[in-house]
Amino acid sequence: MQVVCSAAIVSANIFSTTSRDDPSPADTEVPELPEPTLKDVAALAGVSPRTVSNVVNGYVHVAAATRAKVEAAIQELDYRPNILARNLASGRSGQIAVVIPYLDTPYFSELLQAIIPRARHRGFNVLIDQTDGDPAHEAELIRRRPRGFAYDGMIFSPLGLAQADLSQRDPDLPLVVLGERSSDGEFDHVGIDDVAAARDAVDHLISLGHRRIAAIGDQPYRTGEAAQRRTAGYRQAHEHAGLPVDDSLVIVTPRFNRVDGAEAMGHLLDREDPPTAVFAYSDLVALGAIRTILQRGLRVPEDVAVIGYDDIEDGRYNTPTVSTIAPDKAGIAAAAVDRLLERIDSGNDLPGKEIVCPYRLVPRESTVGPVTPD
Amino acid sequence: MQVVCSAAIVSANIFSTTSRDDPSPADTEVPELPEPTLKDVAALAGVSPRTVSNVVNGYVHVAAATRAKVEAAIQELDYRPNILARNLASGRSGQIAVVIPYLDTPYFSELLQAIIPRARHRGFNVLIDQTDGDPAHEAELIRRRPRGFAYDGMIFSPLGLAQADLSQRDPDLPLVVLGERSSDGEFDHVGIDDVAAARDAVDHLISLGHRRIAAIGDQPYRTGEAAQRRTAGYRQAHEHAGLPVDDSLVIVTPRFNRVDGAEAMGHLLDREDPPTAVFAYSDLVALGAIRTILQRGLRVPEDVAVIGYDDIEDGRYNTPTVSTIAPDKAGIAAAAVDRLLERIDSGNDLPGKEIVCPYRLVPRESTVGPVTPD
DNA sequence: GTGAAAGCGCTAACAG
DNA sequence: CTGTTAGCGCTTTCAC
Repeated sequence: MQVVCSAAIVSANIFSTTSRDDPSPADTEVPELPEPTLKDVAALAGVSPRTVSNVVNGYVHVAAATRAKVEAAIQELDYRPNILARNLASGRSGQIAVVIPYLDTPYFSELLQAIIPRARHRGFNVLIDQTDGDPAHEAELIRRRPRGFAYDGMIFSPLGLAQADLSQRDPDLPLVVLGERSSDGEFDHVGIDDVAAARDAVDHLISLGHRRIAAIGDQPYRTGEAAQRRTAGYRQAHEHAGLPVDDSLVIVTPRFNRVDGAEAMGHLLDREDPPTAVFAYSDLVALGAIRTILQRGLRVPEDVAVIGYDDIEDGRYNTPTVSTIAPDKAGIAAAAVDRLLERIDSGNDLPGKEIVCPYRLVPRESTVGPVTPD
Repeated sequence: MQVVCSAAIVSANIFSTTSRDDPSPADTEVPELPEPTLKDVAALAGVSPRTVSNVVNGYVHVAAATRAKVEAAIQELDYRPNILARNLASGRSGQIAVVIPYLDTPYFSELLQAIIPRARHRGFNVLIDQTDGDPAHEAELIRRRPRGFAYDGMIFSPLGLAQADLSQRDPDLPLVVLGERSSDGEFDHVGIDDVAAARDAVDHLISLGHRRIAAIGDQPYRTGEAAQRRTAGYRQAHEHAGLPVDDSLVIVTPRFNRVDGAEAMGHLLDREDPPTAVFAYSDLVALGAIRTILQRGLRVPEDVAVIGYDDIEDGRYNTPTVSTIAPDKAGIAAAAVDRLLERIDSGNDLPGKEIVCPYRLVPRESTVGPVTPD
């Protein structure tokens, strides 16, 4: 419950802009010397522009003496190639777009943290585009390159779009889609085996003795494919253990965030026969659910055990720490970047490929309780 | 305490790459028609390239009839300008860099979420660079434009660099620095009044009756300017209330994260005379501190009250919710972007400007306790 | 208000 | 292995 700040306590500065005009003492109009060009370097080194280009781009077949001369000239002029010119000439921007629903959702920001260095190491810069899961925005992004943005390929994490909608894409856009493939497609997919992971999560709860296990996060509509795979795993675990599935324990939520988790948990606890354990489809949902459980004066995991999905940092520092399915984010990032660059290099002339990355089940306090240090 | 997954529970897929070769039935070698150019449009519309350019760029002085002809031609050819060519010709990339220490730190990701749409609305794309607070990396970024990256200006949130180090920058780089100015500089600053905000936070604790108030997050070395401003505010609040400052209650931490908060709080609670309230220099520090307090079986705020800084989403959903200083992130983002674009447009020929944005004190459960709904 | 033409600085055939 | 040369597709002075 948030207290809206009352006038007495609030201290709000007026948006003031104080311009201290730093009367720059050395206001000498510098001759504005132009940046040296490749041609300048060539002239100084006494070689052709072509050779300078070769040196700059690290071509192998350059005589050592020539290379030395050119490098000396580059040093002397403090030459740096003009990327804008290179881009035009080569027809490449050296940038890839990463399209995700939410930048501030920990799972995505953690994934980004892995993608960016990987791409950069390969000489590519990353453009980030946040869609808010808006289907129109997502569709627009893959249908044609939006005006004003330059990128050579895209890593795309769809939320508002179903897999089927992806067929409407610009066929010339090198594309790698995050998340498991749930229908046929002609591009690359990178993800973990959601069904197996969900099954493992629920198996874990069952192995702890739980028999009434709720699932929070189902999305039984066409864009809810990722959620549906988790639900499938939930059912498989029950089947495998010979337990019946109580469909009323499978809770639908519009999103995978804290609020949804908190509300859904509230409804579950209002029942006459609340579950003893919960499989949340994301760690944020799990955190929301845990908050509700604690607010009701119940304990986690003694009264209700909770397991999440994603292994975000928040879950590792929560009280209690949150058990979870931990996808190999670094592996996913590496696979996605590498495949996309491969695709770009090939002129986008590659068959669709399915890349399945590892995951781990990580039991923490929210299912097994506090661990006493040895 | 995290249980490292034991072999029995872990389910780790081998990194398998199953290539389903989608034998694309329609493997018809498309004639690979080249993208239409501005020249093509001009030819079709019967005008000069110049005129097409004028239309595309929304120039005012184009006869209505001409414009209509050109637009029809654009439609017909499905023409989109080649950004790479435009960039070279105009000497602009249409991109700005935003350099922050950590992408997954909620404060920065929330700020980014505000910066990106603002920049995009103005026709600029945002490149994100994460420095991990590495001084060498930060220095390199402002010293000269790194090879391979194209941007017209930079919004920079320094962490490893002191304000004084910023003078070493490339004077031709349009630069807006986030955070309050603490020494003289010749570029723009955008931030809130940290000293006043910190003072307000501590005033709030004092007004609740607290007399022994700890501060967690001081950084008494040259790059810790932001922390030092908070400490100054902490002292001012004490002075103002006629309270003595116990220097041993001002805790130094290397960073502003959960772990540091948790550890510092541990030390404070180990004392014979623990504080009854804590001013944490970030919400993450506050969250870490709260976790430690709860783990010791103490209550927040009854035994120890905690107030943070930044107003991140995690604090709004924590148990208890975290009182905080809420900077106007949207205002900061807007001011930074607008000023940077102004600077770019002016050819970087503008005096340094100090922009101070508003903030609010937001009391929540961690200081005033649960609020009973009416 | 519109046309003509000269680059922007680099890459990449094509020679040699 | 290196020089020559023609663009990449757009913007932008300069005239008319």
